Amino acid sequence: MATFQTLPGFREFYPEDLARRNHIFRLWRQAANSFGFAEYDAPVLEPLELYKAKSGDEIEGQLFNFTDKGGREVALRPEMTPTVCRLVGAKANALKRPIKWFSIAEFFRYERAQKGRQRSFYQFNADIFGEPGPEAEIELIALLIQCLGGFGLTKDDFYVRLSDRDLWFFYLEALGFDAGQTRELLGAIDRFEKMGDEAFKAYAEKFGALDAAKKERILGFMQVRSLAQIEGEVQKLDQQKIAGRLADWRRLLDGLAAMGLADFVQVDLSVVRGLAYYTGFVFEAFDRKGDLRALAGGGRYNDLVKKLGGPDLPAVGFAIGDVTTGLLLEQRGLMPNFVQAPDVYVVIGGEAERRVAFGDIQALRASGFRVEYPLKDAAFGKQFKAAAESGAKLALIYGGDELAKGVVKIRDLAARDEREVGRDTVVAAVRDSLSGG
RNA sequence: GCGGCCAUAGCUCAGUUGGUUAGAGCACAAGAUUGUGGAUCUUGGGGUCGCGGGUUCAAAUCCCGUUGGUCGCCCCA
Repeated sequence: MATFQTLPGFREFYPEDLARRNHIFRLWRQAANSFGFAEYDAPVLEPLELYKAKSGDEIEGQLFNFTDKGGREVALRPEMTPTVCRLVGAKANALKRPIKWFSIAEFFRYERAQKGRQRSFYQFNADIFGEPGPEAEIELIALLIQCLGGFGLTKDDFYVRLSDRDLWFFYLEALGFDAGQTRELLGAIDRFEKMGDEAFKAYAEKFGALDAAKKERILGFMQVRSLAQIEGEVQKLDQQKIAGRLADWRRLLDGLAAMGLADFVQVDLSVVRGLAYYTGFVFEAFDRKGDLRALAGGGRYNDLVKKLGGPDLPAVGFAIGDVTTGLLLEQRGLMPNFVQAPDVYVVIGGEAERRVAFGDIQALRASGFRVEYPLKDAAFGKQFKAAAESGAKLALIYGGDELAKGVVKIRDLAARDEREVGRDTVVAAVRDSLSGG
C-alpha cells in the first residue's frame, strides 16, 4: 500500500484515462474552432476576493483557499467566469466585437465528491461578449449542442432546456411581487423539481404564506413548454417589457430551428438556475434518460463584467464538464477504445544486429513512422510474440542471416508473409508496405 | 458541514461458529522455445488483510475510533 495517497477528490490520469480525456478535449476544441471561438487560458490561482466579489462571502466554504507567503488571500479557481470577465474587461475597448472566446481548464471546489462531481474537474467554457441580442445565445447553444453531438450523441441522448430569468422577473412583477420576493421565489422554483412543495417553505418563512391563486399561476408558468404557451400565459398581462422578451424568444427559437437544432431544445420555464447573476436567457443540457446530473449550463450575465470592475459589457456563456460528459459517453458506448499501436516492430537478433538496426530505427522515426523494438536482447519467439501483441502492422527482422546478405526482412504481421529488401531501401519499403495495406 | 454502505495482491473477488505459514482468476515477469505469433503448460514476484486501539490463549473475521472510497443531503458557479 502506498504511503502517499492522492488528495480526496483529486484525479490521476493513467495513460488510458488521459487518452479518454484528450479525446473529449480534442472534440470540444474542434467544435469551438469551427464556430470561430478563440482559445485563452489564465492563472489557476486567483485572489480570493475575485470570487467573493462575484458570488458573495459564503462562497469561501466551497473553495480551496489559503494565505500565501506574501500574506495574500488566494484560491484555486472554482470557475472561469470571473477570470474571463477580468481578461475581457481589461481590454474590452481594443477587442473586435463580438468577442468569442473559449477555454479548457481545470477547476477546484472544496466539496464532498459524489457521482459526476469531483473536487477537481475540467470544464470547457465558451463566452460571447458585446452582443446584447439573442443572436449570441443562438451561437452558444448551437456550440453547446455541437460539443455533445460531436461525439455521436443525438437528440435521443440529450437535450437543452431553455428558460428566461428576465421573463420570470417581469411575470412575477406583474403578479405584484417585489424584487426581494422575486429572488426568493426563483430560488424556490429552482428547487421545486427536487423538493416539491417544500421548496416554497423558505419564502413562506420570510414573507408569509404565498397567496394560493398566485402560487397556482407560478406553478402554471413553470409548466410552460412552448413559445405558444408563453404567449398564452402573458397576453393577459399586457406589459411592454414582456412583449420585448417575446420578440427575443421568437428570434432565438427561429434561429435554432433554422440551424436544424429544434429537436435538441425544449422550452422549459421550470429551469431558472440558482445563480443570482444571470440576467436573461438561461439554459441547461441534460441526459434524456435523466440519471445524470446536468451536462452543461449557462446563460446571460449582462451585469457581471461591470460588477467586477470592467466596462458595461453584455455577455453570455456556458460551461460543460468532463466528468459527466465522460460518464454519458461510457453509458452510450461512445467512448472509443484507445490503442496506441506502432507502425513497425523491430526484431533484433543480437549485439551486432542491434547496432545496425538502430540506424534504421532512427531513420524510420525521422520519417514519421512509429517504431518500437525490444530494449533488451530476447529470443526470436518472444520478440515475435511481442510484435504481434503490440498491434504493429509490420515487423522488421534484423538477424544474422539478413545482416550477412545486407538485407532486412519485412514481415506483414496480419498477412503472415515476408519479403527481403536491401538495407538502403528500408524506409521506402516500409512506406510502400504501409500505404499498400 | 451531515447521513447510508464499503475497505483482503495492480484488478475482480473467496476466506467456514474467531483457530496452522491468507487463497483463486485475470494482469505482470521468467522458462518450455538462440529464427517466426496473441494459444498451452510450468514457475515466479507481488499482502502491515486501509490505519490505530480494544476484547481474546488466538483477530482478515468481533468492538471502538480514524482515514479513504462510494452513494445521497446541503450546495452546485
